[in-house]
Amino acid sequence: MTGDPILAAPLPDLSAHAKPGRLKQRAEFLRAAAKGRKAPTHGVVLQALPRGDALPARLGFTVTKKVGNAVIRNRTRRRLKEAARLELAERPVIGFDLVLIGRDHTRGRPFLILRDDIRRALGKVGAL
RNA sequence: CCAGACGGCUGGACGGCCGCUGUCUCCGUAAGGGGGUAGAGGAAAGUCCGGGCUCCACGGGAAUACGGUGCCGGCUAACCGCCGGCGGGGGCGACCCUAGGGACAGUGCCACAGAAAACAAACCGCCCGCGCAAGAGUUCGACUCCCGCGGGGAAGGGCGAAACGGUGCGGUAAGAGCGCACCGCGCCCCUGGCAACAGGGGUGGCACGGUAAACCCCACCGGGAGCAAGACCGAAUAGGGGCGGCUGCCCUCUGUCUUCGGACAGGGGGCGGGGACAUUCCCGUCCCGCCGCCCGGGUUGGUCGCGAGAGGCGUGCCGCGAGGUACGUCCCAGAGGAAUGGCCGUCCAACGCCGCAAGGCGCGGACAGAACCCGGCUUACAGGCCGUCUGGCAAG
Repeated sequence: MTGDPILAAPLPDLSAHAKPGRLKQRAEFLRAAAKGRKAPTHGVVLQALPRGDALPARLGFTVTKKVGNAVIRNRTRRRLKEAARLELAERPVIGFDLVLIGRDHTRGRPFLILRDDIRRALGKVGAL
């Protein structure tokens, strides 16, 4: 990751093809947890930090060891990734850092309902 | 067919849609897009051993300390691993278990119980001698019992995880390896075996308790830290400090001297000079006293390390086996808040319920996710399959 995305792409692409980026550094996760808005649902907890720019949202995923062993955490995170990917492809979010936190129920939640959880959480924090 | 022992394999299948990471390729000036291909395990786990690799340390040898290993032989790069034997224990058997060197080098410990726990000793009991007031028996005898004293002895009882060999016969007052036979033990010899050890013979006379996952002794082995190892790039000709050397020409200012031409010292500017903008040349822009050597400090990011290997598969040969070897063939995950997936459908098994059954309904895949790489060990694991062998039952 070289340079700030704000400087790298001065003209924001507002089309629906813009893919969400990823959060990769620990500091970014901590900032979202400390300053972002929180929206818990049954299947997922969302932390959203407005960046104040017009770039596609950046996504991060957190599943703690409390949820289970490595296999269970992997499956939980992958379902969240896929649900968020499909959801944001239909309704792109602009100018937010989003952290999705997996819970015990994430794994057994019916997929369409999990997507609905994410949509409602995005609505709660005003990202839609 | 039933019960069991051992070894090995497997541990969902197929299809559709949408994605992810690596790589190859095509289109495109580029941004980007299309297509192909590969993509978790037997334990990837625990991080318990052994190595490769990397950095650090290091003249050679010996001794000591510390840590590890511990029947014998072999395999291996190596091992606390594996294979084949041996001894001991268990099982009718197939087979299983076993840290299994040394207790005449020394020290320590052996709880409770018990008289006594290691060098001898004696609680009850046994035997002999002497005494015998009282008591009992009496064949009226200091005859016996009881009791007291002295002695013999270690067979019996009792304690214990363990008591100075075991069983039997002889022997004796009672006894004792006191004598004998067998067993056990020690020593010597012979035979077989590379060896651990086994078998046999002789001999000694019971002397040698146990404990070394107690200290210890003996033999052998062992530098330290780890991929967050380590290397490079970049920010960075920036910025801080030290040492040494060089500083040409022109203009100008100040000071001193002056033979009035100027000279010397210090400061400023310009040119020359050096450098950055990928590279060479030209132009342009920008930066800077110059050059060389040296010292100290920090964070984040990127690239490498990073997968052709003690490699997989097949066949032949050698070996009882672990394994070795030759030939052929294949290229087989490389992430980095971390890809290897998400959803749907059909099916095959399990599990639960209903049913005599055929079947129906529900639930829905065991343990578990690579992080530098190998060889092991240990632990977890629904179920399924294959092979060899043992003991029964039945039939032939």
